[in-house]
Amino acid sequence: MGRSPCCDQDKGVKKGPWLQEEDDKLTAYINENGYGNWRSLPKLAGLNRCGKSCRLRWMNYLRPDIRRGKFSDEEESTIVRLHALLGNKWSKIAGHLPGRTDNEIKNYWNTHMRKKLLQMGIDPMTHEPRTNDLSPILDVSQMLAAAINNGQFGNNNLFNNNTALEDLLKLQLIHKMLQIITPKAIPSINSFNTNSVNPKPEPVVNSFCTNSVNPKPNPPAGLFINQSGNTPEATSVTSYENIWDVFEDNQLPGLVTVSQESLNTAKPGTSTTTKVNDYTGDGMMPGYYGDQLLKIPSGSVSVSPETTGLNHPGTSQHSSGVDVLEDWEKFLDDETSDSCWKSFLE
DNA sequence: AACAGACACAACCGCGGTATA
DNA sequence: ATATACCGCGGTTGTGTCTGT
Repeated sequence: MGRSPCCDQDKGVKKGPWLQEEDDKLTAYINENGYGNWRSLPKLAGLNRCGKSCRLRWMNYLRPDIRRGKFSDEEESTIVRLHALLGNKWSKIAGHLPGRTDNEIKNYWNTHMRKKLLQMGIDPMTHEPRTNDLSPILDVSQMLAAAINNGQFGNNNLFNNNTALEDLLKLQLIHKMLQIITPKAIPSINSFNTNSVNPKPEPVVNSFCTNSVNPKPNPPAGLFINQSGNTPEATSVTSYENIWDVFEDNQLPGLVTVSQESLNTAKPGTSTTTKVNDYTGDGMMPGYYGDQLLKIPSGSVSVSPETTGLNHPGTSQHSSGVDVLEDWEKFLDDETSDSCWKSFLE
């Protein structure tokens, strides 16, 4: 089906800003005849414009009930409230603001209110406080992943004062620190382990790796750990062995760590923290919902850097937060004289 | 005064949904 | 059932104006 744009058929129709004369013609015609068929209207009104353009001009500018001028505080708060509720449904929002057009509200939002909310530390899309603007950290994180993937460590160009193994370990440490600082944004990187005995071909920092063999598009770091709070999908499994069967055939999109405190993800009464893989890449992962082990949306859990407890093929142990901090201090002490790492850390 | 960049807003474009022949 | 026409929406672009250098 589909249809060609209405204006393509009307060759030579005028575009761009409307002249007063055109406005007058359109207004006069509509006042006398009303509007119904926009396609035939321009011809009848003596305008060299396409019907769509006439409609837009009338609806957004010439209509007599249009209220122009600055938005009041009350209007602003209405827009914010409705936007939080409806999203970018400008026409629906406009429906609650008599005299205001969807286009006007959209423009006002994009030029004024978006900025205002950002300045207030509020995310204009989610309407939630932007407590964790992590883009700089994510940049570093992605840089680390790229460096590793491209082999830009060791004797290569990025950190050329050290051996490959030394640099790899240092990169791993930096990433762990980032993970501790910003657990929700930085996925675990067990696969950095150089001595992994992992039987699965676990990809490197898969959620943001740049040249992964994973055929699925890689989401940006932290993206699959959203806060959707969806209810768990009822794909029931009975044991951890079954979980890995469920996910077996899928590529690893990334690694998440589920803390015991997380919503319904740790078996009640257990004291261990469970580490699982989000094998499917659809944001689902194994976890407890009540007493039942289910395939649940990763968005309903928080992520913790601590990883002790359950061992499973596909997961591996790495050091605790305390160990990382100790290593970090040592690293800082050691590296203060290393100009390459020093400048990187800065 | 001249220029560049930022900003605000009007207008356009393309698409999806619906009505109609 | 299908093709076409139209309307309305949301995203994007173009252009005039303002502001700083």
